Amino acid sequence: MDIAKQLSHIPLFQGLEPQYLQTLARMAIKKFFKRGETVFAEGDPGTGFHIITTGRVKVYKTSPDGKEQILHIMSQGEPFGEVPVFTGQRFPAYADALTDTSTLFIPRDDFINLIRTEPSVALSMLSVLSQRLKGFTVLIEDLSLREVPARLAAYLLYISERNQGADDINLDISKTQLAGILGTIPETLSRILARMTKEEIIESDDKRHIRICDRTAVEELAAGQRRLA
Amino acid sequence: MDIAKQLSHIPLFQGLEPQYLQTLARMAIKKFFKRGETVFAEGDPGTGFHIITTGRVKVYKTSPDGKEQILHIMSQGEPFGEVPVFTGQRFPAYADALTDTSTLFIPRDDFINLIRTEPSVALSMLSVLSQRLKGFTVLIEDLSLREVPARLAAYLLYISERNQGADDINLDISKTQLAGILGTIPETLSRILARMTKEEIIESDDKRHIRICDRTAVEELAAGQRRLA
DNA sequence: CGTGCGCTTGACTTTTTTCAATAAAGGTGG
DNA sequence: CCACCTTTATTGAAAAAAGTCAAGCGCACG
Repeated sequence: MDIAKQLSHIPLFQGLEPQYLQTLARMAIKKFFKRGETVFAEGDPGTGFHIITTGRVKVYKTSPDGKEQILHIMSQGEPFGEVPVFTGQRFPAYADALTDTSTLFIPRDDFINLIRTEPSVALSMLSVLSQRLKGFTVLIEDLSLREVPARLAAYLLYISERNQGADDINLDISKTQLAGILGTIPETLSRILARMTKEEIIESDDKRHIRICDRTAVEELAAGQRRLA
Repeated sequence: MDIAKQLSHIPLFQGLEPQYLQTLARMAIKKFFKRGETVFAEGDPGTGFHIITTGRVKVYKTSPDGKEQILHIMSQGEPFGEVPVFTGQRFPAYADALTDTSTLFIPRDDFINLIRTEPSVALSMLSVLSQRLKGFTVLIEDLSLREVPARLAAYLLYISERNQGADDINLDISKTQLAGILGTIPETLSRILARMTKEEIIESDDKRHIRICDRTAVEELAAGQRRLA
């Protein structure tokens, strides 16, 4: 069956026996969201979670005056919105589709029943949540203990690493959204990019492309051992 | 058996059948840490997690220049250090005993085996981790989107609520540690407490005691609808 | 071909931190 | 019980980091 096949490629369900994939496939509900559409809002009750089949979703918080802190950008194969499944409470953040997005929606009760019969699913989910906790500790550390240039530098290295250490970095998000990830605003990000460019640490010609020119300098910035003029 | 009885009072294991409590009791190892002692350091490999039987532990990150961001302060009955159990990676933060502390240490492999045979333990742990994720989203929101006075006000309300809405608040931590929780430094916290006192929103006479005088003002501060002069 | 959104830059303000000095509190050992 | 010493808290003045407001540019999209 089509859905079962899709599910079999999802890391969360790696190694799951075919019979359980079938069970999951029967409980999954296909959903579709247009670019910019809300998947869920903070405070909504959560009756299940989503797994992205195509597209991208940003999970974020906002302040009254409109500043945005992005918590995650989720891509194909990634689950999101699981927290209320296990707490029984409401969504702690917003989620919007960044592009046209298809998801499989797994209803809460069905999923919990699956866990009861198949503990390996529980272990996978525990791993996912633990990874996410680890990710949040890094974000908290960034926001609290490091300045924006260091956060940006660390982000560039992270993206570079994800691309086998390439110097050319393709942010596949707008700089406004990058600011939202780094916990700052577009103006500040723009200024810091300009300073890094002037010091020949990076080149930032094109809109969504940055090139690392002086990797050592970027690493020192990320480690807080160097500061911009 | 003594340990099984202790375990039966821990929220994580509520409703667990006696036979599994016995299993847990057999795998648990009693540990003791003196005030100020390190329980684990960031980067240490994690071979299991702790449950506090007596005492308190702070889990935190530090910056090269010594600033500290507290992630949690854990008390009796609370588990901590579980992330590496499920990610297989290293501890993402430090943990120090704030007071003399006894814990039960649950080895990773034993616990994972228990989960395989008893999924309700998995569901409890999923709930704990989800709660913690939710808590982190609040901290991230605070650090990124709110100023220190708003964070402090929200913290006071949170503690007050935890004490049945009492106006008298007993921080049972030092103000330096409170600053670490709020993501600031003692000087800044001290100044903000002084400003709030001058505006008669709180009284902050004693060392670890704060009294809410004008609850409405505190609520408005927390909501960002009011600012200090 | 315009309109709008994303991005940049400048000038200014606010918030927070840094550095330094002092005061008060708490625990320890004589 | 007191003196001492370390830790904790407070306050001032100055600096730095980041945010606000406003203006302008350019590219994309309708």
